[in-house]
Amino acid sequence: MSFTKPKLFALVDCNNFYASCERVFNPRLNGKPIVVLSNNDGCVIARSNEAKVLGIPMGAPYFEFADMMKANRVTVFSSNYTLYGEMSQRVMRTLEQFTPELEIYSIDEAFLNLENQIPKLSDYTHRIKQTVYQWTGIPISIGVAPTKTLAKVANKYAKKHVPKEGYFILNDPSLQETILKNFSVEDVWGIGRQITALLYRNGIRTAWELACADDHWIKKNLSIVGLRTVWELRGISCLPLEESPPPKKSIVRSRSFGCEIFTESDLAEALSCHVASAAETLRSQGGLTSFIEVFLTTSRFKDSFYCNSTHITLPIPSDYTPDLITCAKKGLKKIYRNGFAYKKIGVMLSAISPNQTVQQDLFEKDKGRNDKYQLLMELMDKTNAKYGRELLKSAAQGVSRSWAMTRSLSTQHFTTSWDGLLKVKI
DNA sequence: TCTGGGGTCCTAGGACCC
DNA sequence: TCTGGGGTCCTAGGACCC
Repeated sequence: MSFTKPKLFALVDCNNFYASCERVFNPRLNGKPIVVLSNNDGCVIARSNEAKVLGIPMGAPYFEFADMMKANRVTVFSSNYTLYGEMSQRVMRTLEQFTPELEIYSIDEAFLNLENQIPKLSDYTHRIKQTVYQWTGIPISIGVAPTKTLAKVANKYAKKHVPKEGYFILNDPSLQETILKNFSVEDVWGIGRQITALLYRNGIRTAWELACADDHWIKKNLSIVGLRTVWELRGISCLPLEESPPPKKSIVRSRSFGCEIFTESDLAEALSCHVASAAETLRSQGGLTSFIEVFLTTSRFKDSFYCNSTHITLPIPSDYTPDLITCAKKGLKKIYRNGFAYKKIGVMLSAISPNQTVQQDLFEKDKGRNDKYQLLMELMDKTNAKYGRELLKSAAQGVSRSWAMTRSLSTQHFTTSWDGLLKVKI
């Protein structure tokens, strides 16, 4: 066993991220209740604090709460992921000014290594928060602790109990005990609904009781993952900072349709768009896929429910969109049944290998084929990156978009489109 | 009428091999 | 009457995260 410097992580979390993004470009909404909806304006996926106070739950179906929101003058937005993605990059770039040792954990969260900042820790943390707000307009909360799991606890504590400061440092063992004794076990990172129920049945209700649980019992019932959580609660770091994200092992694209879809040709168009998008991600990480899964489903909330999936194994791994589309459409043909009102289709690319190690096809007649196709994909990706998504695309992706999702309440692309630029009257 | 999307990791159990 | 056992690989499914 080696003795190393004590670790120290900060978890930076953007407050009500999507709602905050909308506010940056519409400051009149500060202090007012706002919500952001999922694709197709289905569910509530972000709420400002004022909307939370009104009792609008996370994941609430919009149609159930629409009247209530109207009565309470809640401003409602369709999701605008282009905007949120770009705002996220601004926040992350700001954080990188403080330390390059940073793990982007999700669109609105990052872990920072603060090992070298132990003197004047609270000044430093405060400065991070101030700078991010000043440079991006996004309010954040910061939790600091010797493990990632405790940093998550500290972050939640900051949001709930010291929102004005917006940060909390949980570095002292006796303070950790006090906080964990008052921290519900279901709020611990990695403890979901099922495990909470199991823990409750066994008399474990607080994070402190979980931290004190027997290792063998935890390992047996919660697997090695649960054991890591327990150790992390005790202050022993088991989850390292992952600065460069490992390449994805699977890439999924799926969307609910804006309306019900009946024909195979409409489904094929939507599927082709998903394949093209997934293939673009695949190429961006230098990967090739050899396993394509296609799945489709009707609405779970209706009678005559039908869902099915199938997969195709490619003899030679590929990242070439037209080939992948052809395969996926073959899959669709296998699972399509006439007479259903389809609500969603999706594709998953997996068995991903790096493109340097590609197995050549011994019997391929046109040896230059790969080079030509690679060049074509490069050109397409670069053009689309520069001039907008799907400027260049396969004919299979179609132009009707009868299946496209509805986003009736979306804001403009303030940060990524000239047409979206705010106009200021002086 | 209207109910999100994209990931990871782990385990159990079956198939197969020697 | 007595009919092995350990290892590996794969997959499906379940749990979690945001």
